[in-house]
Amino acid sequence: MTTPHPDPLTLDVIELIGAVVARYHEEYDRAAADHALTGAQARVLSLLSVDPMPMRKVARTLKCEPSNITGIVDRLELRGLVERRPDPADRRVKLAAPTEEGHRTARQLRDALGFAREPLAELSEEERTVLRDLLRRMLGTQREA
Amino acid sequence: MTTPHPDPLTLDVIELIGAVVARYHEEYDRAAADHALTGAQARVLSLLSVDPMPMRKVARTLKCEPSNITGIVDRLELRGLVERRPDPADRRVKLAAPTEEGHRTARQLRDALGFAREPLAELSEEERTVLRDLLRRMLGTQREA
DNA sequence: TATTGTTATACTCTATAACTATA
DNA sequence: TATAGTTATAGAGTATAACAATA
Repeated sequence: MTTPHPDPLTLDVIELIGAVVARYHEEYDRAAADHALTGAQARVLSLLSVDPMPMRKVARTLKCEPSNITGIVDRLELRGLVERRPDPADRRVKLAAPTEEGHRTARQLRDALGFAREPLAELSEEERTVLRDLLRRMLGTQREA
Repeated sequence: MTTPHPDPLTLDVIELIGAVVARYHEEYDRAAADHALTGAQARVLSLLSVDPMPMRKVARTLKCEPSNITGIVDRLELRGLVERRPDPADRRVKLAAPTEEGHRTARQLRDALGFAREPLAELSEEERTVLRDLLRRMLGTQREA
């Protein structure tokens, strides 16, 4: 099912990816905390700032149970960062969308996410292109469509 | 403090890194769940399987409060995967170390972590070397020593 | 009947503060 | 007095199951 014994080079890369994941989270949580948001709240807000969507779809996108989203959006709504709008096409649906302040916060969050920006500044344009293409091919594996 | 307007190429890479982080977590949590462990429990167990250490050091390494580690190790100990040993040199210290079964579980966890192994199989050895070096340079930024 | 969002429940993770036993 | 680990507490995230409104 899986390759049982990766070579040392692959193990190195796996370890480096683990380090990237750890760094990414540190930076993301710090940026969220600067706005008194939890990581989960920041993730939902950022998602909605790209594209408002029904609660159900938020859960699907974040791969968690719909009941969780209720609470997270509750807290964002209490902070005035998100609002629930009716869906004219289906009265069961509630569309979660950032308020104007929510959009501002999401933008600041994105700008504050220094990760991969400062480190990437170390790389030349050509190197960043190579990195982009390698990551794309890695992620392209096991993808549908 | 930070570069305000990354170029499109950099934005692409940042987005890809976000996708890598998401995929990494999916796989990690799934592998942990297969052993009825939470992500946090699996992380602590994996850390200890590399190197048993005082509770305090676990917290420092995972960048969380020491009081959290008490509960996580409690649950791992209840499952028979980890044990607390006295430190002969300092009677305040408790060394957390995997049991034999804990080591087995940690090994299975590592083997089950398909991420970056299957995707990396798509890349040639030369490409993996390039990827490793680029990631190293990215992470090398902002590192002490 | 099926689906959307919610509520209720239980467990885990998390930080903070206070405690204990050592040093 | 300082440090290691723990406890107590409160808030947040998570999954499960049951529910009301709507389709």
